[in-house]
Amino acid sequence: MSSVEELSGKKRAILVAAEKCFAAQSYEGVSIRDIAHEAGVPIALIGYYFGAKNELYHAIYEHHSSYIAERLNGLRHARMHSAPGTTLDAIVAAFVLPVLKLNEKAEGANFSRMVMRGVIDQHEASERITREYYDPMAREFIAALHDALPHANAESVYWSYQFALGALLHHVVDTRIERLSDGLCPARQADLAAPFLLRFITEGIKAATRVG
Amino acid sequence: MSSVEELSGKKRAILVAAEKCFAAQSYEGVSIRDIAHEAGVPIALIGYYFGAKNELYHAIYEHHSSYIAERLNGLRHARMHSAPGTTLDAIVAAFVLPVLKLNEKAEGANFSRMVMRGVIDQHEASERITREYYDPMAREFIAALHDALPHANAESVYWSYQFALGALLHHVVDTRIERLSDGLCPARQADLAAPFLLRFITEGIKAATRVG
DNA sequence: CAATAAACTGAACGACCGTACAATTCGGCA
DNA sequence: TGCCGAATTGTACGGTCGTTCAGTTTATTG
Repeated sequence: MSSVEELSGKKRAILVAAEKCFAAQSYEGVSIRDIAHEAGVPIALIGYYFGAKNELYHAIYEHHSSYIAERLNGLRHARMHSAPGTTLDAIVAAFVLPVLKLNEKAEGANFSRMVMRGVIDQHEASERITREYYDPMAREFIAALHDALPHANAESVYWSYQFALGALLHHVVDTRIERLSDGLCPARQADLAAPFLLRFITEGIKAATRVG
Repeated sequence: MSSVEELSGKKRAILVAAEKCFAAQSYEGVSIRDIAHEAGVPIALIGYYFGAKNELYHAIYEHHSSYIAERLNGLRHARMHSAPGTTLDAIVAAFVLPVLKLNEKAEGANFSRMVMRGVIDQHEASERITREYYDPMAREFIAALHDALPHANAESVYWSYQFALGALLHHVVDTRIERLSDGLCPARQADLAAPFLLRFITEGIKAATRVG
């Protein structure tokens, strides 16, 4: 018997293939047959392991839920155990760096794309997933910002969070910059973009929370 | 006869309905029948006016192309005719404000969602549209940033552009902030979010271009 | 070895998809 | 009024979709 973590070969192949397909195209644009072909398994095996299509989709999020929890813990750690005066930097780093690191692996980049789709799509299904998995992290990050910036009014903190998330998510998802910069800015190398993104977000937040 | 701009009632209804549908769900997730139902016209009328499904999709971009051209002109104007020392602010304003203004109307918000999908989807079709309509604007904006920040190295300018676009696009597309802030931050009121977003992006760019 | 459960598979079902087309209605002009 | 092209529509075609299920193979245990 394999646990939830150690999936049998074919079951894992299906999950990875589904991730790849759902990252490249929309939920409706991907067919069970596409996934089966990508995974090299017969069509019916997908239903056998995961049930309906939307259950397979949900299973991908479940497969990454431990990573999400880790990220939340890192955020809490940064919030409490950072040297005074560097709390904001620590919070932003805890928010940004795990995502960049995950994005270096193809599997992580695929998942980021799926998350982005979840934000855009106005299904009940997509919204429910986003609410379930990401609202808690959003609230935690916003609360941390509030603490780190006690002089800022609430409105500016909420906006700052949204802008920061946008910069991060878009960076992870949009690879056009590699083309636009003629290869100068490789989209998938975390250590190259990280210092720029950290500075951008940190100073952006400081400036925005100075407005209100 | 009606010009391209003044569409007959039913043809315009189809275009608006298609925009709404393609904003809420993915290209493949929207059926011709959905659009026909939303527009209140028989199914076959869509093919009569617009041809194949992907031609209808393309027609929506064409319908907004004049707005895109206007935005590019505003960017050029800001680049050349701004008071010394305020060039960066003028550029960012020309990049951000037209989008926020368009987003106030439901039709504009729908279109923004479609643009976001185009960025994510890895179709040849989606990429071609993004390349055709938005790459020119991206290059112009990046060039403008280069001029306004002569001391910055090229790498940091490209990254800054990507982060700025991310903050803007995400703000326009993600309405979760309204829920997370318990209504304190209404997602669709340009004048409320604008000052925060302008400061966030401007200072973010300044900070990021100071890194390299 | 036999037997029983788990893993796996091919084929087929009904539903829905985009599209095409013949038939019909409409609006202006002779 | 009659006519003609544009506008409009109901219908049906071939194809793909997600899902099901009976049947086969494989692994495990007594």
